[in-house]
Amino acid sequence: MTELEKGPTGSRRGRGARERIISAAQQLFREQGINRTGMNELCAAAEVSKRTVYQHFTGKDELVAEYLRRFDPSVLSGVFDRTDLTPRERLLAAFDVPTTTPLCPYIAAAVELHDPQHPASQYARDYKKAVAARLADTAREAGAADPEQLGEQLALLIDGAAARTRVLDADAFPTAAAIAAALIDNALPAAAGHNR
Amino acid sequence: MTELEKGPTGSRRGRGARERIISAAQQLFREQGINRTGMNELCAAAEVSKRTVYQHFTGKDELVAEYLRRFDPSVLSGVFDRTDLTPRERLLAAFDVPTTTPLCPYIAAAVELHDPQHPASQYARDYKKAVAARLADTAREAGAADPEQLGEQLALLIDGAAARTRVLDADAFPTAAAIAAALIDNALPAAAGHNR
DNA sequence: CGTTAAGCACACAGGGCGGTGTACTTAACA
DNA sequence: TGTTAAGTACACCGCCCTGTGTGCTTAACG
Repeated sequence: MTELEKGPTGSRRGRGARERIISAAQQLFREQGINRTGMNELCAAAEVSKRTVYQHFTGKDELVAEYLRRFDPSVLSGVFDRTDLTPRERLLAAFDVPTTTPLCPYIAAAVELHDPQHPASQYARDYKKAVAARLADTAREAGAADPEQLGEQLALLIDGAAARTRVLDADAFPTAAAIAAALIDNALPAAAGHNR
Repeated sequence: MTELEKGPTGSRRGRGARERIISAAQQLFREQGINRTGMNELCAAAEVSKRTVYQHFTGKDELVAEYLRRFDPSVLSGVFDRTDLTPRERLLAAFDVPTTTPLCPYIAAAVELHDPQHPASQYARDYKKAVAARLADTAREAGAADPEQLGEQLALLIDGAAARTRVLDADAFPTAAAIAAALIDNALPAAAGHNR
């Protein structure tokens, strides 16, 4: 990503408190949820004084938004840029998620915050749309008849697998991948050369 | 507005407090979420004194569990028993949800509580499995080749539509229904003309 | 060096939360 | 009519939460 923006201060000074804060937020918000993670606990994990946190962020809400903004999902960045895969394989690779992943943090944030106006909720929407768009791009590249529709469908499958995995406490991504394969085969011209 | 934090409106409401509590829980937990609904607020909405609530329920956790248990999803329970529809139509009717529905409360509860051991989380799991099972039954009735698989797939689609609707604030069920139709057509013996 | 700002320690405010204690009132029914 | 169970009023507890105020330390850099 961009290593230019290091925050509002953009300073070369300091001992890196901001980064420690964000990385602690990544871990705790993800593992315990946003509402169940207190600022005191977060400060302790980041090895940062509470005062410092509130000098970098106006409040927890801003930190939450930054947490989502900085969350770099291996899915999006890792999968779509793999040139060693065919477009079709890239679409399917989006369903190969490590089982450690508890739940898409964007869904979790939208549910926990429960406020569509919250900056983090808005960012979650943007992100979901971006993923669907990238899926649509790849679908177009693969030669799908209706790439937008296929992208939206695959995005829905990913979200369904994430939600279901969370509720059932059992990996639902294989099921989603199976559906995805069927949809892709339906959408691509049958004569297309892909290994089956 | 300012008087919201008070209990009954002076005039005694008499018996039947328990039902009022549960129905207030249905509304508030669903509209605002579980964590954002305080017991004081709930008492005010139910027009019940706080003491009464804690004579009926040992704590908020038990009330939450009862809330899920009593949640009667008009959609699903109504759909599976409709004898005027063919099995295939019943499977598709599960995706005709009123847009008023904000989010499947079982997913919301699992995310908000964030504890797989919580009674409500366990019930959410049971419910999700039961829905998948009923979908599988109907799929079998419709003559699907692998009913269990189709049931699980359709259940995943429903959850995906619910989650995505919540995050994007836009109805995703039509997309899910389209996928469902494709899956069903793939799974059923092609000879059937979609009628009986 | 000295200056500057990043960071620290820590108490505390203010409020909401879930939950209780206690004494009281009333509806329902035998 | 008397008894009893259901409901009430409301102050109160302890806890944890986000967020501040204040004075101090220390690293970076000219």
